[in-house]
Amino acid sequence: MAQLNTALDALDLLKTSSLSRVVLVEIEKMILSGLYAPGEKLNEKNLADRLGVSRGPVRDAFQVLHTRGLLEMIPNRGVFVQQVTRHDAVAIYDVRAGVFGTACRLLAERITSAQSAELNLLLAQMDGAGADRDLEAYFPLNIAFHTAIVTGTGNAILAETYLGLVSRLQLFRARGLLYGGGFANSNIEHRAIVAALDARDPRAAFEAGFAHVQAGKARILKETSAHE
Amino acid sequence: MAQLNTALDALDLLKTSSLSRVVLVEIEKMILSGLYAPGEKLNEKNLADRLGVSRGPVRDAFQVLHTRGLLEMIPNRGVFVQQVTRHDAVAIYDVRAGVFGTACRLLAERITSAQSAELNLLLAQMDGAGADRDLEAYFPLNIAFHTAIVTGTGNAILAETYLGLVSRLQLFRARGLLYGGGFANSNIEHRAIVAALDARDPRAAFEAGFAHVQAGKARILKETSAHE
DNA sequence: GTTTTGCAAACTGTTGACAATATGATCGGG
DNA sequence: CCCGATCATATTGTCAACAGTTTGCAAAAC
Repeated sequence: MAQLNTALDALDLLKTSSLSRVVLVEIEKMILSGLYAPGEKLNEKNLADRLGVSRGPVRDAFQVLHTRGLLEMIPNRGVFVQQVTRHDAVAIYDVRAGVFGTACRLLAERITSAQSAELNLLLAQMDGAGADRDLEAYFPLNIAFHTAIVTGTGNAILAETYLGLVSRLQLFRARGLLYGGGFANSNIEHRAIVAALDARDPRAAFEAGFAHVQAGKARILKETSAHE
Repeated sequence: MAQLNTALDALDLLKTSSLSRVVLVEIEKMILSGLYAPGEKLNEKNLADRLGVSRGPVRDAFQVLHTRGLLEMIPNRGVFVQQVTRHDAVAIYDVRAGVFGTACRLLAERITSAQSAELNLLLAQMDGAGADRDLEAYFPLNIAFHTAIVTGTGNAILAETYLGLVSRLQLFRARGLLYGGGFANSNIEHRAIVAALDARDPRAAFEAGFAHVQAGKARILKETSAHE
């Protein structure tokens, strides 16, 4: 059974594969992991050699990542990791707040008991991590919580839009800061979201989700204010 | 001075040009104009010859348009104009409602009297077109109204996100339907939006904007229900 | 010593060619 | 007469080479 699954996975992977797709994923990881810093130049031939492919697939990946807002392309000059200024980050956060709030609103109209249980479990786990001041444990749970809400709506385009915004914000955070403060407040806001979802109150859910992201924005801006 | 501007414009145009960009815009126009129907296959070499370029720039454009959701790419099979099902359209409308509502909310916090005047002018013009039952005049005004709100926020990423969703919806409408009914109601909703904006009431503005797009969704779905 | 001009190396944009895969028709078998 | 296998054709995926532009250095002029 496990073998069947891996075989199917491999088949599926090959289907959507084509060298270009593999290269795309690889370069995306490099950027989001911070291996290439914002503003840094990406050399086509370098990357191609490094990945053991020709320049073609690399250029394909560049086009996609440029469209997703992760790369800047300057004609005849090359591609650079997108610089996300403080001003840009505010703009992205505002859109993200609206999209996430919308996800909460839509989910409130159709949430199942299983989904509610999953979210409440994540809440408890985050409380635990918060009590231990265990940031390493908190972050993945936090991401899982937001992802569960966004994908829980069953709206693939909503999820795609949201995750795209999040990855763009990664480039802002990637400038070497820790942003740990105030994640106790963060989970309080999470509880407000789940409360509105469980109450099946779309408007309250939107407000809670919107406010949560806006509060996150404020926390990040406050922490980074000293750095620039 | 005018000469300086045109010179700068030309320079700017050349800067963002590169054959790939020209090809991209051209193919995008072909798709959105309905020259290629949803589901139709786009042949690389055909398009390349037709545009007088090699396959490279065409492939670049394909990658971008695929990322924007206008094309479907199947490995070793080729690219096709994205089919937007009824179900997809609902999903896109829901996201669009949230993004547009967010635009209204953000604009309500910072609207200028000049912006308000512009919107009220558009309202009056749309009333005129509505009274004459002049659909040809109404549509561009309607688009201008929404665009003015979205760009009026000063948030480029919000505008980009919104316009991307609208272009994807174009593929749903492109299936040869007229969707004229109920644009009297539409302008009533527009007035509600402007009222909330003028009152600088973010929450009311969101609700008005969100409700307007949802009402638009309902109108389209009703009109297309007979066709499938 | 500073600035400008010219040159060389490197890189990007584009093209054409080769390899791998899918499509469609023809032929053979049931 | 219908169905399946085989082969030719067409199309996509990948690569390597060419042309045009930019960049950095060095030499010359001021």
